[in-house]
Amino acid sequence: MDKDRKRKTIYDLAVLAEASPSAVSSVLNGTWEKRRISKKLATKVLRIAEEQGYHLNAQASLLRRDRSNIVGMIVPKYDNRYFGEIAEQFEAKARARGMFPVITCTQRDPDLEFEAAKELVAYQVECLISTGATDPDRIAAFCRAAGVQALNLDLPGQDAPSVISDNYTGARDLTRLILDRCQSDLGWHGALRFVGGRLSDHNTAARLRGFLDAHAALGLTVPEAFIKATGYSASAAWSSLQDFSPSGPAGIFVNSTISLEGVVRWHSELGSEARHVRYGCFDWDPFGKFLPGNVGMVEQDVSAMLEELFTRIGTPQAAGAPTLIPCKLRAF
Amino acid sequence: MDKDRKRKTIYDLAVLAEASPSAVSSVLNGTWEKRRISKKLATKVLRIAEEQGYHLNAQASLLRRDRSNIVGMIVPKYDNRYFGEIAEQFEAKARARGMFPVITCTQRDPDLEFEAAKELVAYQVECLISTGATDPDRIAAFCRAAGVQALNLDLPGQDAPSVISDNYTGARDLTRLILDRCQSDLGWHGALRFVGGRLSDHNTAARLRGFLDAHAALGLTVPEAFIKATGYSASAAWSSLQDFSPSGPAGIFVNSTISLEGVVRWHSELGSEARHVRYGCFDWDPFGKFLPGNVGMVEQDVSAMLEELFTRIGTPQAAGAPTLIPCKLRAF
DNA sequence: CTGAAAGCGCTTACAG
DNA sequence: CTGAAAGCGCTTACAG
Repeated sequence: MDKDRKRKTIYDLAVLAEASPSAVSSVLNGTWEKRRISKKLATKVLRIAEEQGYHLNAQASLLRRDRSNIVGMIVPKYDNRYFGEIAEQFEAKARARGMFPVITCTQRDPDLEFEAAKELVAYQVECLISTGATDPDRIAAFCRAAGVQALNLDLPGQDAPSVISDNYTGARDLTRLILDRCQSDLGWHGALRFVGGRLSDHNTAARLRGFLDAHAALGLTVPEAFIKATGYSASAAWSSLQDFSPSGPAGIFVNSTISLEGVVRWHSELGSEARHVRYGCFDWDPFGKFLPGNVGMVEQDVSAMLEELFTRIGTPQAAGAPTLIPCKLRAF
Repeated sequence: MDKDRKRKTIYDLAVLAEASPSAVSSVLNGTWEKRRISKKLATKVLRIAEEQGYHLNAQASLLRRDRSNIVGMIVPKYDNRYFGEIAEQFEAKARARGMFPVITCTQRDPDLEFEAAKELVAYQVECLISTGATDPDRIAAFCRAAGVQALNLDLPGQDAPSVISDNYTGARDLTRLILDRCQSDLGWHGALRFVGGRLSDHNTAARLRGFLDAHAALGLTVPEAFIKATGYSASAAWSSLQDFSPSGPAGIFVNSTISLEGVVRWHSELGSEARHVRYGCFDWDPFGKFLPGNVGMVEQDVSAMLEELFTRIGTPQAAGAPTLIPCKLRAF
């Protein structure tokens, strides 16, 4: 059935409609009024196309047209609300602007990331957005050579304009919130632990600066051993706390909801000591509010980041300093 | 710069490499050994392609080839772990099989769903998978007319083969777990509330049957008013419980993690009565385990569902009865 | 070992 | 109001 039923083309429709392929094409792509084709013929062609199960061959159409209107995005994971929201809103905003969005998920794998970038460029994307890419500059260099616009979201690069959250301020405010709540809930004042992320990542580094500055502003010093940037895995976060059995009050700054899973597990295993622990998390999850001990979360402003990004699509610019978008602090 | 730097084609490379476009093409697409082109020429062409920032025009290539290798998937949302995992694993499994995955997210909007299906068919997908589509049969009919294979995931359709979770058994087992825990934790035995979903949805209907049968097996009858299938929104779930102030023990079956957000909010606002309430949720979220009162969740077996689905890609079959994949019950 | 040539299914300037 | 024709950038059977 797939075999004998060859796909219909405009030539097939032209024969059936007793018109030329040109006329059929222009009816189908909506330029028929401009070409002053009769309404009667247009209706007829549309009816026959429907009857025959005709559908455009986008490859042929795009090959002939000068613009593709395709915008590509590379995303590392769909395992948290942040990237899920980015993907959803990116698609919606692209469609609202008459563009065709294509998103691909690369599992934080640098090679897969680059392969995906090459594929998207082959599909003639007009712009390629790298979200949280491990090596945005490699992708940007490739895009430059291919004449495709490159943009970075969530992680800054040197070779393409970047839109990122204001990680420093968000982290500083969250740290202050946790410190305040340790004071008010526990009557305790002291340095927090920092759990999760990688110090080599720009975002983690910026958040750590905010974390340390918030402490410094209150005259607190954070011991080296309190910084546990053990990567992006729940079990690593959990493991990093195994040598920590708080005998008194304590507080934790959790970097990412992935790490939060590990911290919450650790917290749930503490027993009665758990009531002396407060924590907060950089990144948002709707269940976070109901986790015992969690005093607040930082929600990145996905909509604002994407709006900013879309203003740049189509208007090539130099890389420059990253554009910072403020985060929203959610206190519980 | 975008203007003067026209994209390189194989003709440009052929001139630079002093070879024919045919030779360049076959070097670039890896068939050069079969064509017994000299290694020397191959190396030269590859080097020049790299230097010139050449990249394939997938549109031209696909237009000429007989197969696209593209598999399309339509997904309603990325706002929970379930669809996020489906998207991630679908991409990974497709790549592992040498296919090119394209996923698009349609916000549970029937029109957007259909538009997206048409776009994917225009892009020459060889197979289109509808995940949790509101109207899978409309999409399947369109695909049939266009000669494209259609498959349904997560929601069954009449017009295309379907792979879905065994919602009935999963719900029955979860109901039994909640009833057991009400007995053991609260010393109480009675009918549970059912919150979330829509009775017109196949999945909700199947889950409700499992829910009712688990009650019946224990000689319990569920009052009509206990069934609150108020849709897929946290606030609707929350609202539906506003007339419910448990003065004694109570239990709730929560249908979907979206509804869980509303139930947990209601639960957190109960005050001391909350300790008399137990609930469980159909669908998995890693934070679920740490929510007070939550006794267990049902995790759908995404990997098994997709493996089953991939066995069907490329081998057209009649619709038939849906294939049921067992769920995993996670007791806390 | 390699090239000339046809053709995939469209779009659009051009010529009536 | 409409059609003939060129061409988008590839791939591949065919012919050396």
